[in-house]
Amino acid sequence: MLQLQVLRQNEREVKDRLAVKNFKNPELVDEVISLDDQRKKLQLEYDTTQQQVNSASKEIGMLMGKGEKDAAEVKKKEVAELKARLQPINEQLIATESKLTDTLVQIPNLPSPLVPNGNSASDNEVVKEGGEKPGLHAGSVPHWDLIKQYDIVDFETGAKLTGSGFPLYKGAGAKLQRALVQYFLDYNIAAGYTEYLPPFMVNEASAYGTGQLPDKEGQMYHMQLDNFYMIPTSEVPVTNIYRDEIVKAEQLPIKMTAYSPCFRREAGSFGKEVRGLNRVHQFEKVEIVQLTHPDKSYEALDQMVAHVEGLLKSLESPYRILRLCGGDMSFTSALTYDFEVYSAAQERWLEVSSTSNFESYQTNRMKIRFKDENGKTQLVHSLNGSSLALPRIVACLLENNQKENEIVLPAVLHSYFGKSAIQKS
RNA sequence: GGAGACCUGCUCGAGUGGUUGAAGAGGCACGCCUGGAAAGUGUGUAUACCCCUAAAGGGUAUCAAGGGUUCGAAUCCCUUGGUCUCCGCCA
Repeated sequence: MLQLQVLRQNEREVKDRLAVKNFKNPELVDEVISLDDQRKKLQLEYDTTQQQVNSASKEIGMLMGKGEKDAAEVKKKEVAELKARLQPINEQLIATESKLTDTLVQIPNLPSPLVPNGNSASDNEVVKEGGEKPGLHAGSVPHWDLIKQYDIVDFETGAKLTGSGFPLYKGAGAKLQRALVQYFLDYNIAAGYTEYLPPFMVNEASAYGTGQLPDKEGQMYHMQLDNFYMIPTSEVPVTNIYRDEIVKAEQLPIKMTAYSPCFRREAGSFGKEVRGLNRVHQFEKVEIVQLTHPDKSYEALDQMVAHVEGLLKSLESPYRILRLCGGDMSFTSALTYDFEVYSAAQERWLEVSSTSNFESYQTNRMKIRFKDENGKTQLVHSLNGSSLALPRIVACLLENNQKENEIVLPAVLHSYFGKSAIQKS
């Protein structure tokens, strides 16, 4: 959530920038400010009354010590009256505070000045395009046919085991998953990221910390018996590692990477767009996360973008980098770059990574702070990106590299996969 | 799953109802001492919110989390979470 202080001091600017995100309820900003005023008033009233209670209680203690029971009784009555007054104030204070946070979390992060105006995906700005679109041979087919021809992903049996959208990888298909995960992790570790293997379920506090709760509850699988959520991305457990902590300035930037399966309900998706591996309920992903000094986060974002780009280049895939427009960005992001690879047989671009700077929006909720040069406690900035999500990369690798009787893998994967190509079994 | 012990500040650790935000030790920071360092020595060392603010100052809350008893709770009671030990079960 946004920092109250920022919101109060730059009300006009906040509203202007929210407009870039097509935010429909700018009046929430005014609401937050008036709730905060109310909160302060109540807080002062509560504190001063509580102070009277505290000092009277101390006096009672001293009177009792001196054996002046009657005087103590008089004080006790006084305290009882004060406490009777305190109760409704306290109730109002709690109510106001919770209404304040409820309102504040409904206001999205402010877009950075680099974010272009726009309403939908078509308004995103292509900032870079690289690699070459392959020329496919005559009998080329989309990946959902290839996986059957080569018998490497079995959706039908996955559906039998769980439901639609839960692919069962088999043989070379399973091994390719493992090879890619291993390669991506090694690539990230070489760039200074520390590897983590996090829990695949998280509690409510963690889901709230990265912003999946309260607004995106329906997107996560929920284990009701234990009140755990299956993670939609390892960003959730990994960013939460430092929740409620104050780190030392010299620890920054903290660079973390993690592999995890990701679970997404994807309620409401259907149709050709989501065929095959284009959209599934469970998929493998390697994520990178950084916690940085607030002055360094955009520098870090550029590094992360270059890092992911290098990965796509090494996979010899045609790709492009988009800067998302205000209307297409996520609620919590200040600036997002999406990476898409070209799927030659489908003749469309598929998103394989989304790399964002959240500034202090997430860390304000999670209270991840550091001590700056002057000894002041400040929020760090958080960033994350996929490097990479597997299914769509796999779709592209299969489609773009298909030959008459085999699928040739990029050189960088040969040692991880153990062979240079996938053959029909 | 059953039985029990426990959860205090950066760390260790005292504290079983009354000026305890919390003794003591260690660590860390700064100063003194030193040619320099070690040793020694002095001082400081939480977070959030609020009032007042130029600064200083003051208040409230926080001893796993939440609730309760009490004029008063780190201390008593309840719930939840976590750690450890023993038993059971198990990849």
